[in-house]
Amino acid sequence: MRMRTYGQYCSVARALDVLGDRWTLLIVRELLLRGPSRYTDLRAGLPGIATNLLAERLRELERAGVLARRDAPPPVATALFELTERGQQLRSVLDALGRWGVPLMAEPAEHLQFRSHWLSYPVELFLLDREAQRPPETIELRTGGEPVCVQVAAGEVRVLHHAVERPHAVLSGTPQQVLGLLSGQLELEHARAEGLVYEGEERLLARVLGHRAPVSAGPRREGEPAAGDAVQVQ
Amino acid sequence: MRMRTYGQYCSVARALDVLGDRWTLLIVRELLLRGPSRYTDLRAGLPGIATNLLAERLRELERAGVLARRDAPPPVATALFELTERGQQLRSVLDALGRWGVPLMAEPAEHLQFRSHWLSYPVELFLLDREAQRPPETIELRTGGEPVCVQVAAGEVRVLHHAVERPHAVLSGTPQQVLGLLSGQLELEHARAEGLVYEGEERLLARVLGHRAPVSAGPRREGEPAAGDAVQVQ
DNA sequence: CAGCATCCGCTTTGATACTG
DNA sequence: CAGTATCAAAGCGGATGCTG
Repeated sequence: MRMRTYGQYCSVARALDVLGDRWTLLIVRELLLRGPSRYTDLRAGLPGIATNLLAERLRELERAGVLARRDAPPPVATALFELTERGQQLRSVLDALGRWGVPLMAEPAEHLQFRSHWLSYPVELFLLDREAQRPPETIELRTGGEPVCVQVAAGEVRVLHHAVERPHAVLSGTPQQVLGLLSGQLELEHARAEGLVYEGEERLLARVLGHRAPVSAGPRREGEPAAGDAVQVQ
Repeated sequence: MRMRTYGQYCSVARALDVLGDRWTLLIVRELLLRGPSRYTDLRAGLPGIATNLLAERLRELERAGVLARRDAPPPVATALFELTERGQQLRSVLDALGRWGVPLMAEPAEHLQFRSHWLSYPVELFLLDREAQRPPETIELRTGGEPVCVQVAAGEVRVLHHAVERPHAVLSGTPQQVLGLLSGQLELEHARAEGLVYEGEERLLARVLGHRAPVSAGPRREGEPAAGDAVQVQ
């Protein structure tokens, strides 16, 4: 049970010594998106992982100070896994990876697993509230599994992992259609022709669809290419 | 030779399908730090990699559009590997990983390999030119292997992977001492007591040592802890 | 020498079955 | 629910050999 290391005195290599094993960063993704979670909920959000691997990774991440095991309050009394402060700081890593991966989402997705809470990534990265003075509004996203809800309020966009009473709009379609629309790669007219259904005021969609940042690039740096590059999908 | 995938329709998972194999992100690190490189130079910057793995990873990254193979101009006429635009966009991922890994650099480093060009990460992440109106100046860093040179000019800090004629100052010590000083975790007085040698005006050091950002955290986000947290080193 | 390919023993992963 | 245990298959690390 020795820990495998690259053996390099470099901060990237040291970070990968902790995070580079298979499944590890996806476990962090789950904890970032869902907050403190039970073992079984983690498994549900990580289709394909072997249970022994999940257990081992959780042990390693606990040892590394990335997450902590906590006993849930009395009524449930089951163990919860949650990120430590150090673990929360991995958000910037996951954000960067998630941005870089968006162009890959244009590939065919038929044989891929999907969980609707994964939509939090594109949504919170690409949507913004362009009319902060308006009252709060919500859009329900239906992509096949559990619905999630985009909450727009006071300049902030958040994703709730459950339905709300009376959403102001409902967006239904395949994950690819919903993601294409929300990331700005697909126009509403075009998406509708493909079968996506949007029920609600178009104004509300315009409120959040800011075309805030180019989909294919990370944070801007001098010397890097401008927006609008061809999206390469291998 | 099938490609292994997580099988998840999530942009983080898709990114890791391309980047998640062992050594892959370190190869990208080398290409980001050194620019177009020969196979042999990549090997030298990746101590510990098996040569067949390097060849295989290069092939995979080429297929994924992250890097390209190019023939060097006539005099040398050897193959060069260089990042594509898509590959350059991984800088934000590597930056985030490198920042997150900095606290891990406080661990004992005796048995770790070191290459001085790896210092580019901490240096370009943590130093800044606080006196942009002053003429350009250079600091040579000597950590045992090849020296590298910090160039401060017109508000920018760059690292050159070779010596320069007459540096304005020279900083010599173990990688840990030099990194500790430059990242703001170690004060000059204290570092000197440990054996670090700085020859040059202290003013020049103050020009770049901005304590620009807290070492242990990534880009600030609301709800995240403030600077100055205890640095946890497992 | 640069740039790989092949072979082999070991480790990690994946799938499934089982347990308190 | 929250994991262990078991075992086959794939991946990795190290050594060595081949080719222009």
